[in-house]
Amino acid sequence: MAGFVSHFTNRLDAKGRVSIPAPFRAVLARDGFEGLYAIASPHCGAIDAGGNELLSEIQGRLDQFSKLTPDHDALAMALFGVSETPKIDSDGRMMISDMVRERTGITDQVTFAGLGYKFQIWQPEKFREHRAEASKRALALLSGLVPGAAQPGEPA
Amino acid sequence: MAGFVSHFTNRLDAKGRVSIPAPFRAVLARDGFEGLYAIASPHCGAIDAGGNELLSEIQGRLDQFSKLTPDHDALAMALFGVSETPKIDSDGRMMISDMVRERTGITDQVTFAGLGYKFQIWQPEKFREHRAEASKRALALLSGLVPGAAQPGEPA
DNA sequence: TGGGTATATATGGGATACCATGGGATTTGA
DNA sequence: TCAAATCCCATGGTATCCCATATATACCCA
Repeated sequence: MAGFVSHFTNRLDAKGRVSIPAPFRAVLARDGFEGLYAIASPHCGAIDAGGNELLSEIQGRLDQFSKLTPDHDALAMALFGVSETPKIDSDGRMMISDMVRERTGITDQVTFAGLGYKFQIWQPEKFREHRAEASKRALALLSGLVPGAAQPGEPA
Repeated sequence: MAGFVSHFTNRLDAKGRVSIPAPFRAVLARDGFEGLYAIASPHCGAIDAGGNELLSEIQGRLDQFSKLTPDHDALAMALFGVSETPKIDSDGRMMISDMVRERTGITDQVTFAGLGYKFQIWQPEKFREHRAEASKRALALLSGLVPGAAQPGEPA
């Protein structure tokens, strides 16, 4: 399965609602998640969002530290402190919270970008900049030019 | 397993639809993929399209990086950001999106070119130019004139 | 062998369903 | 009690479904 693919830009209405792209809703439904899990990305000015697949990925990170340790608590607090679970209304829309607004700079438009197992929520202009940057970086990664980057295996 | 072979040129109708060549549809059906996976080719002004076989090749590159890391995010955005999953209607047609139009220069005709495990979507004129170039290169390779490409071997 | 018919494919177009979006009405919560 | 969130319905635009037709290919039978 392809998961979340492609990107879409939708308008924010006067009440702070925005339609989640229908293809993304279909992926969430298939994943069997009620609503949405959203967490501020640690790397960039975007919000990571998704269903069970994203949630279990994050949970897996936490599980690398045994519970009852300060490390575990600190990480849990850092992760879940910037998380929320927006509701999806009957028309497939979600509310953009103040936390999301602050992290992303979103005002009147929202870009949804598919990353396979999750998608990201961006302010459209920042998305364009970030994607241009990501493309350059991807080129380097795929050519195996970046040291410390796992095992490229075979170049394209 | 022949995969996608030969090439076909079909007309784009007023609604932006084009028939996927029947032989290609047969390959997709055998592959068991719902719809189609399409990604802008990094090398040339064409779109790579296919089913599970193409998708898993892309997925394989991503799997070299662990999720939730900046590298993975950047690569996912670069790859999936220029991807889409067009639907195939009951008559075997797909829509040509704006993204595909911009990348390829397609206006009223579409050339589908089989490349075995995937096929490409071209603007007919550009396809002819590209193929002429590819033929020269192939000839050189087969003649053993290019160092580093010793044994052609004849793949399926 | 030749003619005629059946099947498949590409393509066009009307009708329908879906989707993003706006706004009123009702509920919730502090 | 007021503001905010949720539900519900309306609408315009677009994609999808479904049927019709033309053309080419395969098939059959005399």
